[in-house]
Amino acid sequence: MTARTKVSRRDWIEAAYQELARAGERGVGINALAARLGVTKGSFYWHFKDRPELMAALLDRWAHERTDEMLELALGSTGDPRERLRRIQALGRDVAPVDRAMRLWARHDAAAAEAVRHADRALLGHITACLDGLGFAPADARLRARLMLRSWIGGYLLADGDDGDPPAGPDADDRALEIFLGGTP
Amino acid sequence: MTARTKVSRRDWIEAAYQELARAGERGVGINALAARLGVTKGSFYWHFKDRPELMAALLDRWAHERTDEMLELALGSTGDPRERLRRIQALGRDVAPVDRAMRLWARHDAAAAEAVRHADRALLGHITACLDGLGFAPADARLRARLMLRSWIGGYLLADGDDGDPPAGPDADDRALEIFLGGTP
DNA sequence: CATCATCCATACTTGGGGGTACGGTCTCCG
DNA sequence: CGGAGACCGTACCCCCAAGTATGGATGATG
Repeated sequence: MTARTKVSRRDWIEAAYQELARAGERGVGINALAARLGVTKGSFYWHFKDRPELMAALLDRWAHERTDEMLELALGSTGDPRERLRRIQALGRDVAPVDRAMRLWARHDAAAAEAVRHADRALLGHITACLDGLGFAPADARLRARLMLRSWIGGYLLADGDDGDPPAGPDADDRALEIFLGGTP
Repeated sequence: MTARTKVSRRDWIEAAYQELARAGERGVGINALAARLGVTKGSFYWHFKDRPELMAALLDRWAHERTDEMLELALGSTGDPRERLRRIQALGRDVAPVDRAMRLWARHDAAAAEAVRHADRALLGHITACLDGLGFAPADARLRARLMLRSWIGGYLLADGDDGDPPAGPDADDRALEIFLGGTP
């Protein structure tokens, strides 16, 4: 199924990255990854000094992915703030698993915390810029941006499937966005 | 300092509860708790069959505490929806550590997940009722309530101390509440 | 006083995951 | 053909936390 030749360092990082997104930081185990890759620990300790080196590589990989996504956001074809916000929401849905894992990891790891802080600053900057473009006062825009991000992150820890209404609306995000923009859809 | 006589089952639960709030579910260790209580594991395995029994007791303790808080909210002296929402916010700040630990725990434990679901249903009901009282349409009230709760939970995983503005406002919660209520403070 | 139940200390075993030592097998290149 | 280095399997050690076995200390009770 996978590479027939050899297991590269990049393969290890990729597999670990998927496990990080699936089961969190503590879910990244050498033995488990080795079994998943069809090798043993001997392979791991050839490519890496120890587990911390792997985790550091995961941090790098995540930071780069985030940077790319940020650039994609910044260079987005549209200039309409509302549409940009919608794209940020959509992007957030895709990266939810890794993002959640990173934030949980950041709660007991200084390096991860710094990486998340850095990424959040950039993301908050993007959102705030969109709100500025929609005419909100700077302070108000910052607060609203923060609320939007928090609401989005809160979805990670809130079981979403047990309100009262069965539909739950596929366009609930759009309605939520309008609420944050001051409207009453 | 504490009880000089003997360490009761309730003492174990209380100490474990504090550790749960401080370091999460995996932070609840028998040895650590024993040292903290000034005894050894022999005491633990006298009061409890095994660790899962302790964790189940913690679930019960949390559920009861939540129920009490809910009742206090329901029987609150004021009938003003805005004030009630403010009290929910304030209460949330106090229980943040345990709440966060419970939600993280619920991500890999069915029983904890069920307990959190149950509590969230009740809390969402309270918030929705307040919004109903403020004149929001039922569907809108539910969505706003959910957004408020998510935003509140999101604070658990968002490092809050690195925006651009130094003040960060002590009354940021009030301003946030007004935003969720459709105003533009 | 003798006895029984309560409560806990001591010492042990067990399982899992990180880490290490070393030997083996490829492939490439001279 | 024959090393040399890349890559990995095997077996092992270490540490930690859960769990167990058993005996000692204490207090109430007849």
